[in-house]
Amino acid sequence: MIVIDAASPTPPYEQLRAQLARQIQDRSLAVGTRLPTIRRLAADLSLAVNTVARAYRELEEAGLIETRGRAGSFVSAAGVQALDRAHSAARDYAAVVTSVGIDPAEAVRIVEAALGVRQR
Amino acid sequence: MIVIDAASPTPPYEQLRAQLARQIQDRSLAVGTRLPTIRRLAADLSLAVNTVARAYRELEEAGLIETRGRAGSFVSAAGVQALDRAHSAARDYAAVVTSVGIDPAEAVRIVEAALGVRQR
DNA sequence: TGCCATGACTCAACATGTTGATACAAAGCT
DNA sequence: AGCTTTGTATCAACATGTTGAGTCATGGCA
Repeated sequence: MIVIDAASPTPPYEQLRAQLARQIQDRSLAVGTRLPTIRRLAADLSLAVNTVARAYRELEEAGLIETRGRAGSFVSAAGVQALDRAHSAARDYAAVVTSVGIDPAEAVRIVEAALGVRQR
Repeated sequence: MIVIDAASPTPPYEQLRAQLARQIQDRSLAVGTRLPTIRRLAADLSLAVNTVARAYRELEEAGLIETRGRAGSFVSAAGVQALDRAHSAARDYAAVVTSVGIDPAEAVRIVEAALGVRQR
């Protein structure tokens, strides 16, 4: 079940991406499952095709899904196990920074720096 | 030495904040050091007062500096040791996610979720 | 080969974030 | 008390990000 809150400050495409990523991570969407087409999902959620397409594109860049052209988009095997370990490591990191009293926003920026991600 | 790249996609206030945070973290700016006034720094860097003020405000929220009204802004003792441990933990996390091949942008979002930070 | 359902692309309207000029409030100093 | 220097708040102009409608390119299939 996916719900988009139009009143939320986080944009719809990101809400959708996050919810799909979560369902993949907790196996609600098993590896190999075919996702709905972007038009179908857009219609169901009353979103623009573009919005759903962007969520799918980002999931593909992250290695969570594969798009096989005409055949549709599928949950990829590669990313799922990696996600588990990343979540576990993230919990460890969160525990450290909260225990030393670092501001969460700053903690995120520190990780961005460590990963070499261009800051927001 | 602080340089602001006006052509960079990361906004000036964030560039400034990041560079000050780094100088505090590597002790170029020792605990107790008085920072330049926002007007002085704004003039030196050819920025608006507001831009420097925002960088200082965020550093204060993060616990890295203290502003003592009329007397100016100073590097705070509290945050610095915490920063060290956070940086160390962030390097650990970065090592894990890169070793399992997670996309850096996704790795950042996973940490945001673990920290309960509202996504971008 | 023609069909047609799939995701990718383009572009204008709109929403949000950022900056810079200006005015304000607080507080130490003489 | 008055002056001066500090950071703070307000607000309009501008830049960037997001959305939605429409069009295009691709490729499997009868």
